[in-house]
Amino acid sequence: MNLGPYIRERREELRREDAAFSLRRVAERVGIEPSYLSKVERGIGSPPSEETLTRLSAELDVDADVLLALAGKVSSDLQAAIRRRPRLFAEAIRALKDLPDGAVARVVREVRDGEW
Amino acid sequence: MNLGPYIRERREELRREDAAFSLRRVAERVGIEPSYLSKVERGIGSPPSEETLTRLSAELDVDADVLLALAGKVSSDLQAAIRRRPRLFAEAIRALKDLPDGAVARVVREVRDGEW
DNA sequence: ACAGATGTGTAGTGTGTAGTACATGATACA
DNA sequence: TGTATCATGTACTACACACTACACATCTGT
Repeated sequence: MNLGPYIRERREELRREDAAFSLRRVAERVGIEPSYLSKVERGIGSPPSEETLTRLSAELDVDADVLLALAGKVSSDLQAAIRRRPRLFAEAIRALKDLPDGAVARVVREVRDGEW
Repeated sequence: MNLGPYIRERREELRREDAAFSLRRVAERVGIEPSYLSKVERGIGSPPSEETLTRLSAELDVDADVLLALAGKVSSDLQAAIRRRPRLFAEAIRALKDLPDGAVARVVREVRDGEW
């Protein structure tokens, strides 16, 4: 799924139940120009900045990390965590990256409620 | 440690044993202008791109992820791994980010030779 | 019917990135 | 004492990013 269609579909879904989710009104609440949101939804030009995407994700009630990923970005707090201990986190991510979803989820659970 | 001094110190260390590690010669092998490397080593202007930093790390025999981190960047292959499964990896990294080094290292080892 | 709202087209803006080009001044060394 | 190599200063550039401004045509609700 691409960023533009994903946003458009989500917005139109919300709009079916609430007219406040027109492109113009959403753009206004997010703090960008309607013409810009229109282009974003059609995938024209460069995707919004992290800040704008984060506000948009809150407005549309979708996961910010997913929206950022669709825009080809990674949340700056995750980047900061990696930069803080680059060797360690690079190793960890490369170790996890080819595991199936279930295995990664299990690691997360074990870390969370295990004794580390 | 900042990027510039880190590079400079490493290069001068190598240079004590091999005159081929002058700023000019290194710049030439890496494929950038000497004046630019000079500025990088003094922390002036924007840090090099990921590609340039990677070549520099190979030339100076230092960890590329560390060099990128000092430049405020994260390797694009790590970013791609996160973007591929954003919810999962965001969760994993946020779960690991406050653990002490030893605990993270242990997770890596367990993942690596455990049955996942 | 028409006032207001809606989505889109075109053009332009400021800022950052990742450098190059070339001149200048310092050092080494033979 | 040159001359070859060294580091640095100044100026400039091409391009991408993340938008804004505003006019325009279309649609909707009463």
